[in-house]
Amino acid sequence: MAHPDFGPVGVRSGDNVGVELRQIEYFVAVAEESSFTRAAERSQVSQSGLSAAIRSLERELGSSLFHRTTRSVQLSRAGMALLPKAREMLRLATAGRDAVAATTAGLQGFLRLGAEQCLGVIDPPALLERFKRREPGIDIAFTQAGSAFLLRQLREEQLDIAFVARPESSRRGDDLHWIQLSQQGLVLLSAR
Amino acid sequence: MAHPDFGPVGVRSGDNVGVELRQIEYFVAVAEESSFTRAAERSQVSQSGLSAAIRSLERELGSSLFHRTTRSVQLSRAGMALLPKAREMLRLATAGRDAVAATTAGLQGFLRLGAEQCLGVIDPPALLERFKRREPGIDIAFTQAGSAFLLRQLREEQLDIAFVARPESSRRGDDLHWIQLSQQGLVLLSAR
DNA sequence: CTTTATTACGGGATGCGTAAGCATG
DNA sequence: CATGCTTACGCATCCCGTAATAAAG
Repeated sequence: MAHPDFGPVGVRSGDNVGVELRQIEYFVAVAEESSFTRAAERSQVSQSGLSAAIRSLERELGSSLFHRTTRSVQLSRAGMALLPKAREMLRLATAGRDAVAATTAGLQGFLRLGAEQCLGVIDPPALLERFKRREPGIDIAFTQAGSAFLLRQLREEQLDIAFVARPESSRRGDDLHWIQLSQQGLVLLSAR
Repeated sequence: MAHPDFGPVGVRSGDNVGVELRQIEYFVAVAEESSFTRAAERSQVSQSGLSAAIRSLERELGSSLFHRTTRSVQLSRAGMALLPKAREMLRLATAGRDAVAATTAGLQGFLRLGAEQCLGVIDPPALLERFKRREPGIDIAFTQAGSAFLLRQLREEQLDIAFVARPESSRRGDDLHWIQLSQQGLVLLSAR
């Protein structure tokens, strides 16, 4: 006889869980995008992985969170009930992370950072936000400019570090430290 | 040159996680018990498992949460900063679960339940609390009594279900449905 | 010497991605 | 048909428990 699973018999009270933050994040993504596909790419997982995660969350909570019509997705009443708590949990997670980061003495200092404008490899705003959260003790001065200008600033010690495109012509030896982050071709677009 | 890992360059913002609720629950347990040992038994995991979980949380957050002296454990400043957020997250987790449970029409009905007093296998208060949270539509009448009495009540349809100890002597065929939850020996203690 | 936290290690579970299935507009 | 959610399956990773190790009272 199949019967609902209320967990191990005699499990002690106080165990809230089974539900995990990753599932909550996926859930919020689907709720906000109204789409498993878009939520999956936002959350950097495959569609199937996200589907499985949502399904396991629904199993855990014992009720469907979305009404699926293979063509559109909308919150069920249970999902609507959960959404505000879910958002709050994610907010608290980052708040907790920030609170911890704030207490750690961490690195202290000042960093003058430059970046080329057209680099596809990095995403300066996101990177800065991440860095600032992780190392709140570091003050950053950020300059966006062309590679040539940034290189000159580096040599004059007006900058400490910079993301630049390095053409062949700059390969002569110099006293700068390089780390190659990516290698890719360029496409020249011109009027005919 | 080793350098701190700020994640993939250009990762999108909005990825809070890596930290999971299970770790948060363990963290709160250790903080409240001021002891890995007691926290482990409260959370139903081994000491080593809990130790590893806390360590991974600390790695994730990039700072120690406790000052350990192999003889006592106390919160670090980072831990004190995290604790209130952690408690709030757990509170929200159960609140979310309850909110979902409240929306589900769920089962509706009345259940007369009995339980033997001395069963080590189940923990009636915790079990009832769990069940009530999952199925708020079910009203329960709970009777605690000896197995013989409970069996008589079942046969007279004064009870719907009961947890009892089943001695050999009761193995004669009857119309009750049995599910064996555990099998274990008895120890008879007596005065010499 | 005892208690308590950490490390080592093996097994089981679970999350994830690829690919196929299927329903809906 | 085409789009988009689900299922099947294989693989990697991670979590956990047992047992041995280390440190502090």
